[in-house]
Amino acid sequence: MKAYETHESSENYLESILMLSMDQKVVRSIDIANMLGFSKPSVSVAMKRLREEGMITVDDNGYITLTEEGMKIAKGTYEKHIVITNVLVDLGVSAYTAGQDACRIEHVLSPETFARIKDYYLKCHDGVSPELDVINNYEQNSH
Amino acid sequence: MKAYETHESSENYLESILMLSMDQKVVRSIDIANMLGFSKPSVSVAMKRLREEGMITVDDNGYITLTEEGMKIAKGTYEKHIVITNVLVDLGVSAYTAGQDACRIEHVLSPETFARIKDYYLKCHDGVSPELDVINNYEQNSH
DNA sequence: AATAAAATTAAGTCATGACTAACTTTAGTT
DNA sequence: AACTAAAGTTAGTCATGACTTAATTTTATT
Repeated sequence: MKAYETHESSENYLESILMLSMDQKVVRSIDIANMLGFSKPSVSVAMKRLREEGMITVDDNGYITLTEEGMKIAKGTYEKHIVITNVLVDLGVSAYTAGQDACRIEHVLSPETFARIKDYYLKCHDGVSPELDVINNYEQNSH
Repeated sequence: MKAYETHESSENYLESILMLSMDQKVVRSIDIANMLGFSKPSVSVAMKRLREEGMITVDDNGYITLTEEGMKIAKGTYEKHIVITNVLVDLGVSAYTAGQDACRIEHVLSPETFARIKDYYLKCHDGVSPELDVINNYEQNSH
């Protein structure tokens, strides 16, 4: 009964990097630490791992960029977050709780299950989702 | 972003005890070990903890009985399992995957979110669910 | 009494994932 | 050039959860 993907925290870090990069020109370790409320060393170590895994690149200024692979995971996680949150809100869950629960659920879903949940979500919204469009159309460095 | 309830494994053990007690006269540690594929010591230690937490009692024969509190949690977890599995199947997820995912999801839902999911499930089935009835009507020692 | 089955204890391993303390590096300021 | 502040890194620690093996003990069965 192991979680579907290992390193839940990596997904969260990547998701955070994506979110930050969507509303700032550059993303540094310290920004992530501030966002998540973690210490600098925690983030530093996490970034080192993500670098080694080829999920991000870090330039001489400490500016973090998602690689293609990292972006894929970040967008995937963020998409799950949005979809699950919205579905739960549609079911009558309060926005706050929906967001909290989505944070946990998003890491334990099989691709198949998420695909079906997404189908349901899109069906309920006539295939229209500005929120997902924002994610899908986003490209880094296009500020 | 901590899981909603600590000791996910405890919930699984309690759920297993309930399932076993529903189709056997008595439940022993070894039955649980066989069911879950864990070693005897793992189960032994887990049972010790559940005993200390007041979730189960163990008689001189090593027969395990859920306390009121333990039964509450076991039924709650099992109910979540059933509801989530069914909802996912309704969404088009294969039975196998639905069951697998339910195992993970059932441990991370807030009460509020589960309540809304259950509402949805019952609504979709006109309030009729033989599977939930079985759980709700079950009493230990009524074999 | 002998054997087999069940349970327990003790000790160890592993994975995740955070923390503090101390240090280095870099950049901006005076 | 020297200082300071901000950012990043290294190394070591801690906590939790949850499983394992090895060895022993207890219990049951014949």
